[in-house]
Amino acid sequence: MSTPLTEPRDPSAPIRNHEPLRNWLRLLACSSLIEGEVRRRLRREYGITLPRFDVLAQLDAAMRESVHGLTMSQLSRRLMVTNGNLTGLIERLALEGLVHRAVSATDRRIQIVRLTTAGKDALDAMTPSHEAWIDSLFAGLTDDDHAQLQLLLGKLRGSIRTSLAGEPPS
Amino acid sequence: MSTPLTEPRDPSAPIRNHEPLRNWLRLLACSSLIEGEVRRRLRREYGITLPRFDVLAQLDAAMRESVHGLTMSQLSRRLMVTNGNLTGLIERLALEGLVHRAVSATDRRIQIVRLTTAGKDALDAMTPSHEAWIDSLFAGLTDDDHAQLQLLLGKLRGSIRTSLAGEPPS
DNA sequence: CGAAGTTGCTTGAAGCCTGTACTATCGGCG
DNA sequence: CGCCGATAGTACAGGCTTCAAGCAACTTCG
Repeated sequence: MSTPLTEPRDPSAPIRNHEPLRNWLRLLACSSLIEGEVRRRLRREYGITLPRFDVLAQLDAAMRESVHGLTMSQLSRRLMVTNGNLTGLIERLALEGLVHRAVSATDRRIQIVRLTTAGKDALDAMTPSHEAWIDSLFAGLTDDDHAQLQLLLGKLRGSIRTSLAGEPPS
Repeated sequence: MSTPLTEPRDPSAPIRNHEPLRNWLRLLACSSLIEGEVRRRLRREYGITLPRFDVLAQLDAAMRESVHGLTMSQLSRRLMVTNGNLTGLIERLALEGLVHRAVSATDRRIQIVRLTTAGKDALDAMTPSHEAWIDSLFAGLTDDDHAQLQLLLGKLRGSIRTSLAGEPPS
């Protein structure tokens, strides 16, 4: 009942530490569960997809930082998706009237994306529920847990960035 | 420089604890970074997509548990994707000869999916690199960090499951 | 047995996402 | 000015993903 059957271990091999892989799988599981649930609820209760909600939320977050509109590239960096993806996403959001696109006055390559009033209203209507869902999913964690988790995830993010900076053969 | 400008807070409102939302965003960021990097490397170094790799890995993991082949439903549960998704995925993998499908002898609705020899070989060729990538991305974490992270993620998973079990209006 | 419900899987429409190739624009420099 | 490299974004092909609807096989129970 200890560990499941596997190949006999070469006793001369270094003992591998499997915690990184295991924690990655645990992380992924939590992430998938939460993301799936939020996606389902956004669709069922507000008829919007998660990626579209994310765009609105990022535009709103930018506004709170007194950044009045984001470029496509800034948005794609914040959302961690590719530029090509964003093009279609913004197009659909613009079609729904939730978002407004305009060419920059100083650089005609740049598209500046802003929330419309309708977009802001839609987001404001969804935000409280969204946060309540997250709170509910995390309800089993104490404040201490949250503090620890914050530290660990911060450390992990740093580790990832370091690793990515180390070998970016691009 | 404390917190960014925002609306004036209603002093009579309860002070909201934003840690769940913040930790969710941190978790998602780490998850996306790792997943994206693994996806890129699998494509560039082995010409395979991440979902296909995941299928192979799950089939192999099942084999290690002496489960000889998985049904579509078992696979989709393990991979946390929908059944409909898996149908196409398995079809493509079968076309590449990495996977074998057969109707169950006792229940003709059931498809039993197994790794082919080619699939097992392909997986074995990729697994060490894959694990090395993960190790590298997690290199900044100590054994203690891993132990803490394991506990917290376990607790989080429990919290999520509890929350989902509470309100499954389906 | 046979109708009714359940389970396992597939189909099809819509949308998301990546990677690659491409166009348009900008800035610098001779 | 006019070329050149860099930057911002788009176009497209391929593939992943979900959801809703549907089909087929099984099970239950009168």
